[in-house]
Amino acid sequence: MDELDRRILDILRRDARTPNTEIAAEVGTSEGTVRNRVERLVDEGVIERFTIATRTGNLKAMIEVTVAVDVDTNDVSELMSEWKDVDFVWQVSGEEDIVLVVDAADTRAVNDLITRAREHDDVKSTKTRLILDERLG
Amino acid sequence: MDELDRRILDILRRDARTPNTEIAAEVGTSEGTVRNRVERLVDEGVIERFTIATRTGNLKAMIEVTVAVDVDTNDVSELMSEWKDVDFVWQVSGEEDIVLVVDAADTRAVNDLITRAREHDDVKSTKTRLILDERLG
DNA sequence: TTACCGATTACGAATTTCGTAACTCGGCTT
DNA sequence: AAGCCGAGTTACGAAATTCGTAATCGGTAA
Repeated sequence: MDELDRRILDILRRDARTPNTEIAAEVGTSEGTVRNRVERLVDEGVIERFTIATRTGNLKAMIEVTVAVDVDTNDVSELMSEWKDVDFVWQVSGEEDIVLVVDAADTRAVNDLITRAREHDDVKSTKTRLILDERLG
Repeated sequence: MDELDRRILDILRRDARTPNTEIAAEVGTSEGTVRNRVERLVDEGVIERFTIATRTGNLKAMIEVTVAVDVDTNDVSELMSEWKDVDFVWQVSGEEDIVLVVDAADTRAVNDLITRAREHDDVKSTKTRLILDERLG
């Protein structure tokens, strides 16, 4: 995992369809090298998979969740990641413990998720932020 | 957004490098049709981007940014989205105005980003949270 | 120096993507 | 009904990309 790997990953994260030839030109190496390295990164599991980010709903939001101190946040995260419309579940440092990133059809669907989180016994509080605009890096 | 679109999306979610020809064979249509539909889905914004899911020793973090009231957050977001290691820039409701989601090599790279944000004239304050664990929904 | 090994490069072949024109098939008009 | 339109689909040659593989390079140990 050197600087070249990181530059390749950076390009692929922005657009995973970028041809090896174009990546090679951008980072100053050959197509074969890019190909070898990407293959190695996949083998090593650094690249988990090539995928697409979709926006099927109209509304994205972050739901920040605080859980009781004696609770295993892994279990709660696991559970919440199964909920509909949930894109990511992050365990974070800071005031709150878990952040849900959700992509829902409307405010009602977001509210359902908040309600469901609040109804969970281990959840102490939630704080929701609507994502008003998203820009890709 | 019909059943064919959804099947194509499912395949791409699983492996975004699947050739159109292979998708076409799997869903029982032609390469051109898959190409047209994927292009349309991208245009419509249903497919936000082609990307990679990485499972690295990398450090992910949220950097929450508050900007001065008289500042156009669009401009600031635009600028920050160009910074290296920045995955998303969200304009959000709530106490802070902008959230950067970053995926950097180490704490130093994260710190560089925080520093850069704080050095920006329009930025009033920042609050950083490390993402300790990420789960896909 | 020499041998060796992994990484890189080079290059022709196979595959995929791309541009575009023809075709199909409802729905609509006359 | 006949004719027409338009979106979606299909067909196909050309361009671009990926792939397989062999040669080359660069560093290192003996």
